[in-house]
Amino acid sequence: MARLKTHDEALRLRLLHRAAATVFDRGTAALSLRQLAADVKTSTTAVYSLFGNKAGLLRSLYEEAARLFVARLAAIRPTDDPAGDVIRLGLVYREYAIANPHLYAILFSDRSVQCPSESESERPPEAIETYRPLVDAVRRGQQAGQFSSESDPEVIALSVWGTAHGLVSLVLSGNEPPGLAVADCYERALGVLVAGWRESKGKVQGFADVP
Amino acid sequence: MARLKTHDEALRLRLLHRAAATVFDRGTAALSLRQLAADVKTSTTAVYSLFGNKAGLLRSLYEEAARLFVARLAAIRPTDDPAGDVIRLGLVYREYAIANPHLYAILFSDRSVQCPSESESERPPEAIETYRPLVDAVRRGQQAGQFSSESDPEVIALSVWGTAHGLVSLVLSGNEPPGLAVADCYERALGVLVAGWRESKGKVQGFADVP
DNA sequence: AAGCATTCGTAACGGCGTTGTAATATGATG
DNA sequence: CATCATATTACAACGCCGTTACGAATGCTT
Repeated sequence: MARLKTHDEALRLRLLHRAAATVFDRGTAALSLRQLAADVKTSTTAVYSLFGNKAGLLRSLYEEAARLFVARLAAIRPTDDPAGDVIRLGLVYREYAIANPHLYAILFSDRSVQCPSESESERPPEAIETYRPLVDAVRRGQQAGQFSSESDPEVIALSVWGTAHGLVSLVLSGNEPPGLAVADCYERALGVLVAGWRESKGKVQGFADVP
Repeated sequence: MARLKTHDEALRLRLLHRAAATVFDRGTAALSLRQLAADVKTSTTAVYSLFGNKAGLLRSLYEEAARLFVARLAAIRPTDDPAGDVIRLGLVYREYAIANPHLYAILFSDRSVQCPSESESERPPEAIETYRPLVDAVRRGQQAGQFSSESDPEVIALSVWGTAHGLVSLVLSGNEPPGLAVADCYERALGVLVAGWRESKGKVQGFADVP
């Protein structure tokens, strides 16, 4: 009927692998479809038949990055000390992000910045999966009496995720205060949060009147 | 000596104002030097004689964004309740960031992503100034006995900054967990942190053996 | 008035993502 | 086996982009 396909799954994987190598190593700005096609010794058409466009390729890279990150966190097996698990998850979270800054960037940078054409009605973000293990640990911690059971476990986990993501992002964006041991601060901040969520914490009162 | 200059300070301000309008409104990806020059009815040469290149223009926009953000935080006058000041700073921080997402993005997104040519040996980041008021409030809080004096005030402030920046960034990047009141979580996380730093918090022990 | 140093606008360069199109390679058909 | 039909690919062109080379415009000096 027609010529045999060379734009097949194998080529898709080769393109994806090569693109991941450059993006995870040098960032999305260093990725060019023409260069990528040349590297894999095919034409730019391949990218369009296999990924739609550059946004589609980046979306696949995003999914790959999410897979890797989630897998790394899933390697932290739950223990009988859930509060400790939360801290350990945070430390590994930071360690992996710092070790793979561009992988972390494609997961958490504003995607409208990376690729303006990408609409907001895209498939839901998978980076949020990196926060599921935290929720599980907090939930187990509540059952073990290590966290207040009056607070939504997702709220507790989100506060930890926010702190982790924030301190990691500040370092990665070059905004860490000079002369400060951010790693220590990171661990202590997590410790304060985990300890603070032991007792029930209602909504803080008296700060409604913001000037 | 030569023809009179039209690439003067006035034109510089007009370019800067116009560029700020588009970038703060639609992001750096929406900024084109050619379009910008056309809008201000000059040539692209003007940008190069006044800002060097696009990175220089973005650098000036960065400084402008930092100025605006710092000014907004400086409007929070210290009270005799420094711990409350910390919370208030955090709330205004979030409010302003959410209201001006692209302004916040140019301040805190990885600048090597925004403009690859920009070397890392550029002028030091000014976004860190947004964290100075926090340090001051914490320092006053320590003198008032609201925070442990055994911890570096910069460490306490950084933990708060990290939490604020992290939760704000998660929302701006579209990674907020669905069905969760992130604003409440934000306020409660800050409350837990501020309360947690009351007592001296040493380095958390026993988590060194990360699997 | 002529010369000249300086400044600016235009056009060109290389590269990008994307798309239209023509060549190609195959299975089906006679 | 030769031809056709068609799915599939490679290539070139389009319209952008940031950047730069260069000639034109300008006003002071002689």
